[in-house]
Amino acid sequence: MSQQSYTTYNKPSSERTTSDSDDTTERNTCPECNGNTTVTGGERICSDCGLVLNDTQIDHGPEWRAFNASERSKKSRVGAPSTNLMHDKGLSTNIDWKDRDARGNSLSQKKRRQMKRLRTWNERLRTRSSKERGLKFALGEIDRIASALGLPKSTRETASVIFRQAHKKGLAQGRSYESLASASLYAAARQEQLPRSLDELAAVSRVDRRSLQRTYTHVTTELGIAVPNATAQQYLPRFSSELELSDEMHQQARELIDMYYEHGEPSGKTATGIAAAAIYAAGLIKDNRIIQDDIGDVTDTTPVTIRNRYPDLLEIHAEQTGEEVPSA
DNA sequence: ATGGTTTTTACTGCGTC
DNA sequence: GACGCGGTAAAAACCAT
Repeated sequence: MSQQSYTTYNKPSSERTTSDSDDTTERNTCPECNGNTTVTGGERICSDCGLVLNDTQIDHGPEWRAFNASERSKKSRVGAPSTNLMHDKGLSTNIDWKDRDARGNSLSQKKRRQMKRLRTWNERLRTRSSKERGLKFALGEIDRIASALGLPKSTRETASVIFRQAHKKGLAQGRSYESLASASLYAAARQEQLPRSLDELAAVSRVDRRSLQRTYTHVTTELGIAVPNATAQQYLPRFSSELELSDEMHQQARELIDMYYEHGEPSGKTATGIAAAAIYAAGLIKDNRIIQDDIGDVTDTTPVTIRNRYPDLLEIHAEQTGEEVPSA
């Protein structure tokens, strides 16, 4: 269980100290409003305006994690970071075998000879680096989906690493690169504590939820990378930001979630649902209601789920603080 | 496949503005 | 009347066995 995400915030931010040993909480100022920003669960958010500054933390450290010893040795390097997002500088190209131009007309003798030469070379390049071909497509796909989901570059790097490993192990067999790429990104996002739900992935990927999950489990078991389940804590910063919650609300929701998890690992309850309910419950506590429908929209859950979950949160809250919260 | 758990869908009535 | 919400039944989805 990850201990990192359990930092509790019961003091105003001005009293919090920043120490180097605490890597989950560091401070900076927000470019928008000059307020304090905190990094929680991997996302930097401004406590004043709620702005999420995903990309500020890129390159502060190694942009990927080592999954095992060999990976660790590979990641050490000298010089500028090489990007895993590029592979062949765009050399892999397809040249059709038909001697036709784009309009379907036949080509002249000269052009034909030219094309033949091109094909030959292209084919040599291609077959020599057949692996790279799939890579190009997959990396492009990772990039596309990642930006659609607002995931930072570091996550794409991680996803690329995962994909490369999976690819090397031959896990692409019987699976589309599409799903392999999506699954890699899904794993990377979770690993970096910036989880996106399977639904969110499936919405922008061309892969349906089911095969996405199947590929994901396949990849992670084969690669032996155990990615812990996403927790509500990890979803919360993003949801708070999208709902433009005040810092007070955000902290309250976080406390509720922390308490909830301390009470015991919830079995089967979805992390997004818990986060959604925590936001709603925080609204009740702080007398600042957020309507269930709105929460449901951004959290990808339903008001019903929120309704089912939030009484638990309030109950635990009452237990811990002795404060009863008016339900309505 | 099966059964238990959770979420979703769809519909209800109630209070409030 | 529209809205937010609680409640519920039934269906769907999920997961472990």
